[in-house]
Amino acid sequence: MKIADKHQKILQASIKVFARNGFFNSRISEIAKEANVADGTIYLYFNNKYDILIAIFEEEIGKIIARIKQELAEIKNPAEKLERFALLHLQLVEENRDLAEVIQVEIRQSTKFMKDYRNRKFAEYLNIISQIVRQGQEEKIFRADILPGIFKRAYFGALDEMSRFWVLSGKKKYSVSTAAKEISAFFLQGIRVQGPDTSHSSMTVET
Amino acid sequence: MKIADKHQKILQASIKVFARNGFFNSRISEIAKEANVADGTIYLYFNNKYDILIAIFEEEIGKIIARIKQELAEIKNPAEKLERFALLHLQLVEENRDLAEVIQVEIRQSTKFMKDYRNRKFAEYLNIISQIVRQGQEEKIFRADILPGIFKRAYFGALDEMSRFWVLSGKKKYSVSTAAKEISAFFLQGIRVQGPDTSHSSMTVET
DNA sequence: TCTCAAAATGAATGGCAATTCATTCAATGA
DNA sequence: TCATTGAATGAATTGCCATTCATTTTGAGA
Repeated sequence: MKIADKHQKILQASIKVFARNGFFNSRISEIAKEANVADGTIYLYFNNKYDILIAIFEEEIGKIIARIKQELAEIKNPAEKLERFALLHLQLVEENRDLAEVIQVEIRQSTKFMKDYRNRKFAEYLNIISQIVRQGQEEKIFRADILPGIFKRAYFGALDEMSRFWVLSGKKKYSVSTAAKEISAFFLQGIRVQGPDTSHSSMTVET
Repeated sequence: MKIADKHQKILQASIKVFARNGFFNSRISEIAKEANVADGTIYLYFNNKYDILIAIFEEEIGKIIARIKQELAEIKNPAEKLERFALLHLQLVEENRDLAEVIQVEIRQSTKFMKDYRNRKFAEYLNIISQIVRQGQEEKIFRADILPGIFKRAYFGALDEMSRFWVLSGKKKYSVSTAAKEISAFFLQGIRVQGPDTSHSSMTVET
């Protein structure tokens, strides 16, 4: 087995164990067992327990950002982009439950310790959203008075809370695509009666 | 000093210390010091460290729910209610930074352990939102196809993420009321151009 | 002032688990 | 087959800290 493989094996085992017990309640010995490796071996690949947590974040989030950016590049319309972002975010959570749980719960826990580092990666993720908003504003599709800095957090927060519920409760009342469509619609159209899509309905006389 | 006072004193000290270090990195001895009390005294008022965390949640969230419900009772219009909810939520976070941090980060951390209990209190909080939505739907102010179960999470999530940013970064680029108005507007009106309040604009021919 | 029960104290205990490191294993090539 | 070296092992070490409890302090009533 190559070195990279063992590194990966320990990382995957850690994601599983951290998701199961939480970081502080996880034992190195349990990770070792899960990875079929001796306790000491872990220290050949990572400096300490905390280092594993950082590695999870660093290595896994990078992949996700890359994938989302790539998929969004194929779409032109900003409204569509936002909807697709929601779908991708929720799909990725569903496909990687354990990772999602670690990122949501554990990394958040230690945010204050890894502030600098974490912020950079996380900010990059959030900025995908604000970039879309700005593009929409330039194209006059989104209102000019929207503050992208608030929007990105609100949008991310809405998706994040939805997926947190799934991750923690283990059950989904609504499908991923239903939730994604619904949430993006809240933001795009609002929830008030009568105003769903005026860019088209404005062509219709409603007297 | 009355017994209730000391209980309270220890609780307040714990909120401070947990917010500062995180639950797992907080020492009973540090809480004791912060509360001007001996280590052992804490065990006269709480069964163990974890018990303190639960008490914080139980006792403090109850107050908050009561206060919000009371303030909302004075408002009739559902749209206004939603906006006020956002403002209250963010104000409460601002007024109780340490508590907010503990609830956001630490309690979330241990959600899986206190699932049953926590869910009941937390669900009650979320349901304030879905109740408003249902009221709005009955009054034909909100679209009938909105799913309140998704909306409540999305709305809460948006506010929560905004306040998490404040709590962790320690600085606010936008004022509380700006953020509250902006976020409630996203959900009420959407972000698209032309559709802010079509209940009026639909009377206008825009061809 | 004295008594006594309740409250408070904080040093000592005990258990736990991250990390270390002396030892063993495995693979390579001579 | 043997020697060498890097990888892997897991038992032992070490330090930490929640919790306990024997002792002291406090304060209310007599």
